[in-house]
Amino acid sequence: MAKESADVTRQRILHQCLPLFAAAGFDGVSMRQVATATGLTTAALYYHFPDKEQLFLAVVEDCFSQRVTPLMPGPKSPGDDPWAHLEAFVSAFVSLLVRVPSFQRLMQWVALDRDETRARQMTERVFEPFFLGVADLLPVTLGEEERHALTVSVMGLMVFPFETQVARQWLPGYKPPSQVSTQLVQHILKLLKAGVTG
Amino acid sequence: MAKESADVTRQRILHQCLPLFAAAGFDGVSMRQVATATGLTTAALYYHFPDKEQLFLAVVEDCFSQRVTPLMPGPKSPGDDPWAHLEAFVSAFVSLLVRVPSFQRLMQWVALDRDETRARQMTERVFEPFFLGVADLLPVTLGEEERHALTVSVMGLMVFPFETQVARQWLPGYKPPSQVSTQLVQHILKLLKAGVTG
DNA sequence: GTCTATACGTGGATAGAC
DNA sequence: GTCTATCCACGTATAGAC
Repeated sequence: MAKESADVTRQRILHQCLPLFAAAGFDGVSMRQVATATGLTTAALYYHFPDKEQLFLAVVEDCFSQRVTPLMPGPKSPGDDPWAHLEAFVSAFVSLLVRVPSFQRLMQWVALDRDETRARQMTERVFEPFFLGVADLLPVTLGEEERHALTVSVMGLMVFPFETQVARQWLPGYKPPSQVSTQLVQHILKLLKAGVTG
Repeated sequence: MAKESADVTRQRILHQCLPLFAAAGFDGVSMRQVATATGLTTAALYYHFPDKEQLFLAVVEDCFSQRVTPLMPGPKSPGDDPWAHLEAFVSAFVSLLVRVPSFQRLMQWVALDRDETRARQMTERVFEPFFLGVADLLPVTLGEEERHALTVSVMGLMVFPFETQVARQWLPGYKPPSQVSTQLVQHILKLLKAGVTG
């Protein structure tokens, strides 16, 4: 491996160890595994990142900002169909969860992290803009707490089917979300528009 | 510590290390920590459980079966309000998530486990009866796949607000689920009955 | 049943050569 | 920038006494 610029190597490390952390989480991946996956030694890794935690945070932040930011919809215009923006976003986000399983798994790991500092950092840099973007897609008439609750519900309806794939695979009526993503989007929108009874 | 029967000690271990595994997951807890928490030595732990994995599985299974089984509602009668059973169950389950945070966190950790054997075991012994019980609460007219999708949605609406507590705590409109559990239940039921526009 | 003592691997991290 | 070599703490797990 010829020497390459620090920036390039750093980015390469980030991309190549993403699947590892997505699969096994922070505690489940060793620096030696990361080294093997990137074709470097642990010593070289420590040249690019001060410690394992900073490496992990960099991986998460890189993945989130690259994937989520481009998804956020533009501002609403007054004349628009109030549902059109929401449907477009739900569709795009579900599509992301299907296309990039590592992203979805990483979200799950991050949600379990109870460290105050890391949680705050993650919220500010990636979760907050995402959350507020979704909240903006909802009807303007909602109060603050109602809007918050509904935002959580919309996110849960999109994410939870992916989080529970492994556990559901032997249950009646199961199809992998990747194979029924269109139906999933329609299911969510029907529920939001009119509830169970349609 | 006087000697006690193996059964009693075993049960005590299960209860005392539940909060540890709930907080940090399988990889985040060492046998030495479990030993400290239970007032035993690691050697004594290995007298009661063959290895760490079996200990963890026993903790999960004990917690789930103790908490979830008593929650499952009885069979529906023809004359009942179709929503009453569902509301009672949602209310009881949300109440469980509030009362026993360890249970909720353990669910999250288990959902991330990708080991086929463990996943299959967990599904058969605890998740399947739960899932089918929720599915039974839904309208009889639904097709199999539609029923499955809706079951996932109902579970997601209940669980996701708890899973995302840490990340949401600084966002506008946030109140801890434990302080707004009644509103959460009403929010979920309103959504299921009639969608966003109520 | 529980202890003390310990084997032995693997973890994160660093020093210093090139 | 990347390597080889290494330190040392901590992980799981066991042997054998009581």
